Amino acid sequence: MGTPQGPGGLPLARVAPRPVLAPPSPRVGEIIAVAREVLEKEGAAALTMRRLGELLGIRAPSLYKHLAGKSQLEVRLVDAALVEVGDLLHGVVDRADAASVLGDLLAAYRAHARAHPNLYRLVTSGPMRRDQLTAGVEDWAGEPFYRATGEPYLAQALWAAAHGTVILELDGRYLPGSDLDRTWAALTAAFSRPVDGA
Amino acid sequence: MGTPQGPGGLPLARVAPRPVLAPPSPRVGEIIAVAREVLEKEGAAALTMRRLGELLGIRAPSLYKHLAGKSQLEVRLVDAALVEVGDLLHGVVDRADAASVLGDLLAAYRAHARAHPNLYRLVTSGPMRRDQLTAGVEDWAGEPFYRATGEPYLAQALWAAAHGTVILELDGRYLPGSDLDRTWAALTAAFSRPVDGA
DNA sequence: CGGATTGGCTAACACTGTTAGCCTCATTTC
DNA sequence: GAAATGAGGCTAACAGTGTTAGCCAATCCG
Repeated sequence: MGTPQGPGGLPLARVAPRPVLAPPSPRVGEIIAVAREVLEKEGAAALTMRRLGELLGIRAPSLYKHLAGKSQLEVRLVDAALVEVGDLLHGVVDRADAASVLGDLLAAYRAHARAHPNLYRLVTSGPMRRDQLTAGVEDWAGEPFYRATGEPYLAQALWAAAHGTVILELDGRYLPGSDLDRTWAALTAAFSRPVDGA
Repeated sequence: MGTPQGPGGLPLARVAPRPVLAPPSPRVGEIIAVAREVLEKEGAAALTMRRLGELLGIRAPSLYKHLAGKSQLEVRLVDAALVEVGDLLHGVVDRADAASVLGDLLAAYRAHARAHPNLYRLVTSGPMRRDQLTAGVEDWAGEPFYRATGEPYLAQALWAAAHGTVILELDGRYLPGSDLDRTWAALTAAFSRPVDGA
């Protein structure tokens, strides 16, 4: 009974297809893997071309034999991260029922961001170069919010609210001493009752 | 009238005092003013020490006779911006009544961020150096959300949701063709009915 | 008058992403 | 087998960043 879809009964079924990323060459795959490790373990400031070269045993300029530049490397990381988070959230929605789907989704979103804070920041901060992203990857990552709400703009608002709540948490922007579980509970409650205005 | 506070009737009265920023020396005030202009009109990437010096008629190293560094300059900008947005939002709440306060607050927050996107990003992105900020400035800027909701954690969730919704708008992260007025309407609606769970 | 302080300057350092040009080695092609 | 080609490394260098050190003129104050 994974995904019931009774009249008005969420969660909805999947619609967006899971995107397939263009498989990188072995060396490029290696570079991306190292880049992700550096980003996650050492932070965004450590993600430099020279640091990557160091870990790969080559000099920074040699990286340009494989990649057009640092921004392209970042796009690859974002691409993969969006597919991953989409997989995670779709799985959560698959396993949830109407009563708990919204809370489960928000909890999973928060947990994922806290487990990969630097990757999360890379994915969500700054303007997005859509043309460089693999097609459909944003739809894939965002659809779980639609499946959980049943209305596109409510889904967008929920995603945005979740993002705001978690990015402020990652950056330590709440007043010291705040019990963030209660903040998340308040957010969940706000979106948990039927909303007419759309 | 201005701020009724009947039992359960929002908006609440002000509590946090309006912070007073330490007045900078004339030259420092000039630097801050130029910095803000560069940031707002030319973007964060143009906010460099050399660019500031250029506009002030001096060389970059001379700026260090007045400021400890770029990050301190940024803190000054954030300080002033937080007081400003606090003034704005408190004024909105002052003028609103219980029925419309939430919508008015969110609309004002959104409008202000869109009018000063680069300043908004500076204020809200990255970790905050609380020790450098003027005391009480965060409380001042955040209190309108408490006045509009009457519950601290709901206020935090509302602020976080507003931030998420507007920062994604500024960075153009919504799917192309989205009617963001509807997204904001959905957000407003979600927070507009009484919430028990806290 | 004589220090002391203020506020400018140049030179330089360490770091960033990135380009140009060279060279070696493996592979493919005649 | 020889020759050409391309992949993938290298060093040197450039323009840009924040920042420090050290020098120097002017101004202020006792």
